[in-house]
Amino acid sequence: MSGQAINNWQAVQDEVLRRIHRREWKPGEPIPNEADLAQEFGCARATVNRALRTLAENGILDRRRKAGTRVALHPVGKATLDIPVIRHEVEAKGMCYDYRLLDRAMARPPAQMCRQMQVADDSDLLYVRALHLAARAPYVIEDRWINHHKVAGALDAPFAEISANEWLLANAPYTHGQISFSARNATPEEAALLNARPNDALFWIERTTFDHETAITSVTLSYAHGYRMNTEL
Amino acid sequence: MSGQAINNWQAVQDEVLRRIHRREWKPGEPIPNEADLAQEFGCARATVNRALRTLAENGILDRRRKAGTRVALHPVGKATLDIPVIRHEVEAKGMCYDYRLLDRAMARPPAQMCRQMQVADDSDLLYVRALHLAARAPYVIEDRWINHHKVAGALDAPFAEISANEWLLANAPYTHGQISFSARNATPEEAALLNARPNDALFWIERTTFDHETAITSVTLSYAHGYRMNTEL
DNA sequence: CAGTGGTCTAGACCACGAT
DNA sequence: TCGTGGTCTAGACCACTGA
Repeated sequence: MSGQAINNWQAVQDEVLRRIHRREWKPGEPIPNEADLAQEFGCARATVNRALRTLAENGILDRRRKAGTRVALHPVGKATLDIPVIRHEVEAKGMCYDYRLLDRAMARPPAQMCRQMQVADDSDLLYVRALHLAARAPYVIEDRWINHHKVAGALDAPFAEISANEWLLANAPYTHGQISFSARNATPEEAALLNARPNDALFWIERTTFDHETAITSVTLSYAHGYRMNTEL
Repeated sequence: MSGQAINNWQAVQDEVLRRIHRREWKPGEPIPNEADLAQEFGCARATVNRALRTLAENGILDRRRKAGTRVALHPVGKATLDIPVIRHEVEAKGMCYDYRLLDRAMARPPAQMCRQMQVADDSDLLYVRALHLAARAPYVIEDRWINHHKVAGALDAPFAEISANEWLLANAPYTHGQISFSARNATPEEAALLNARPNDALFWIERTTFDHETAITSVTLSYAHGYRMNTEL
């Protein structure tokens, strides 16, 4: 009679989405419970669970024990951003990657950075500044503080040849992190490095990663004027 | 002897992460297969599968049939951004939300917009421009084209009272979308609306949502100078 | 209290893909 | 080819939470 059997979790998901889309199930309304749906679709409850749980993770459904499952009132869009190694990002675009170390020093970080990294404000940290290039053009400035007390080998790492960005990802596992995106006007120095005009709008990423409670590293990335970060929704 | 039993998927996940973290399993190296781990942990293979599958979705592991499971060489950070209704975003910060419709018209979109929305370039679309305010201060400019042929009721929607942002999320379900983030210098007009200086760097979001193959709406959001978009990693 | 989702189990079959 | 992960099933117990 009708189409294919609904006996795998993706088919269940598609059917649920279809009903939401056709307004058979409207935003805010409850949908049948897992057991009933399983019976209707002729599959196991675990299969329905997998489908509905995934939809809930994507913000399409609201699920609560005892209260049941409802269609989300405002389907919160979830955009998943991949934060790759910069070299891979460039190479994935088919461009030639290059890298130049600009600065490396032990220094006392500014007070705001100490707060962000939750380290004492009277100790030196390892500071690294570098320029990443794509197709011989400036791509992004990496400006980084590293808590070398927590990262074995950081003081000996060959940052002249491999970016801290890449070295740390392979050598300093983190448990969690915080990231923020914003826009900043280029300083004269940044403009010079990035082949931009002073005051050009730059896409700006700040990222701090932690190993349990202690910060490993904090980095700011200033992308060249015109950079766009894309993803699916 | 040792700690707690490892008989739920989160415990398995924690144990796996612990081993990766302690370098018992190093980046690029294979780890035991699901059956062996299940036996070692004393739980079902499905439990191990759930744990490892979740870690793979987070970019911590690489899994391939037959090849087995390996610790990811470069743990690709996955930042999940919530894209909420602007009103909710403002209210969640404890600020008073306000909204002002600036413009509403039928007009022919620019060629670039037609390409982006994949509509014929000789037809009018509904254009809406509005300002969102937080704590009485300008927050973001919403600049939107709506494919009213595909959104029932769009022409009659009360955009003077409810933002297109919010109305569409509740009334126009989408199947997928595309989003990009960048930085732009404020035009004089934007600067005036956002209480900024001309040329100030603005955080800029472009988003186009689709219903299957046809575009529903395309919006650009120009956030006030200093806006930061934050998330966990 | 009782209904719902959350999870675990033991077993099974299958699709993919490295060798 | 055949080992590995991907998935389904039927049943069970549990945790949370609304009424």
